Amino acid sequence: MKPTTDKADPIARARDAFRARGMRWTPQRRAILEVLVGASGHVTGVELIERARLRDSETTPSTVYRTLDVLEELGLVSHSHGHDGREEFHVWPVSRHGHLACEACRATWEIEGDEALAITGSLTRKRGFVVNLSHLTISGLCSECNGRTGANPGL
Amino acid sequence: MKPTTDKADPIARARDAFRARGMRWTPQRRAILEVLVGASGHVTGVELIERARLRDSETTPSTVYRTLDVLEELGLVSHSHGHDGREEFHVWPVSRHGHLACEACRATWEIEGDEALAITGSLTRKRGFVVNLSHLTISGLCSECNGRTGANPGL
DNA sequence: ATCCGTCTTGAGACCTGTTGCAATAACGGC
DNA sequence: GCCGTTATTGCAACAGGTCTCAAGACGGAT
Ligand SMILES: [Mn+2]
Ligand SMILES: [Mn+2]
Ligand SMILES: [Zn+2]
Ligand SMILES: [Zn+2]
Repeated sequence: MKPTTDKADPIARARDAFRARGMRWTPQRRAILEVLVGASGHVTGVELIERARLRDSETTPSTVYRTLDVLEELGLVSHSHGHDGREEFHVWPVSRHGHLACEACRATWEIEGDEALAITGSLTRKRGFVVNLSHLTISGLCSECNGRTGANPGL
Repeated sequence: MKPTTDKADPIARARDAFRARGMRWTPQRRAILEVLVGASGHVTGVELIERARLRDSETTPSTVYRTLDVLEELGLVSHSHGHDGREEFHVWPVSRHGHLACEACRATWEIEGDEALAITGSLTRKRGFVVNLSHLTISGLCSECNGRTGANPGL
């Protein structure tokens, strides 16, 4: 029994992924990984910085954003953009979905399964374009807000 | 003959649209409108600021961005987001399309007509959600880059 | 245990917008 | 033409992120 090299430990697996690429395992990266393992749903960069500082009070923004970039390249997290353009992060591979966001009431929904396929499928078939579903945010007006707003010529 | 109230003049029509809403017609807004009338394709906010300053050297960023917001509400312009998240503006109603952007080679394509319908249609039918096509940017890998990259587990 | 090359960090400048607020100026009414 | 109301502007601070670069520290080799 070797608890410290437990293959199921996502932190240990991340550490190995870093090292296998010639990258280094630092306290800052460990803190961010710990935060991500304990996170769920959509989390903004600022929130991740705050939480990381609870583990390592020295953590700075540029380090967090850089680490998130690397983790995205490693396939461990993904990000999309909220209404104001702010980045929202997800931990892999919990859920792979797109986002639907109403510009009026600000409600959001997730796009998964068949619905996602309906959107990505035609692009893949006709253009060979592989959509990055996790990054996708489709904005517009939800059914409720659409009836409510007076004939919007745009959209 | 009244050239100054020519109904086909887009600047005059914009002025009337402002006034009809109780908004004011200012030199700054006029400068930005003139820039937009002379623009085509995708233009970033910074580019619009520079061009507006050629007409009215006093124009400041906040005024330009605020005017663009208003013009978007009036349905005269729309914006989407490039790779870095920067805003890119379009003049209405020249073209109403979505955007397809390859994350690897940075090439972009426009999504129009049937292709756009294939994407927006299912959301409208199943959810009553009206997609803001102009704001939509779908990212991923184009057919060329997809074959080239080594088995990316993400996306 | 120490060395060293190279990766990573932290600090601060920078970039694109956004926002609060006091000063300014459209514009409808007189 | 003046006035007063109120929309708009300009400024400066702010916010989320990115970038540069010198200083620091991983970690493989000895
Ligand atoms: Mn993004
Ligand atoms: Mn936007
Ligand atoms: Zn809504
Ligand atoms: Zn490409």
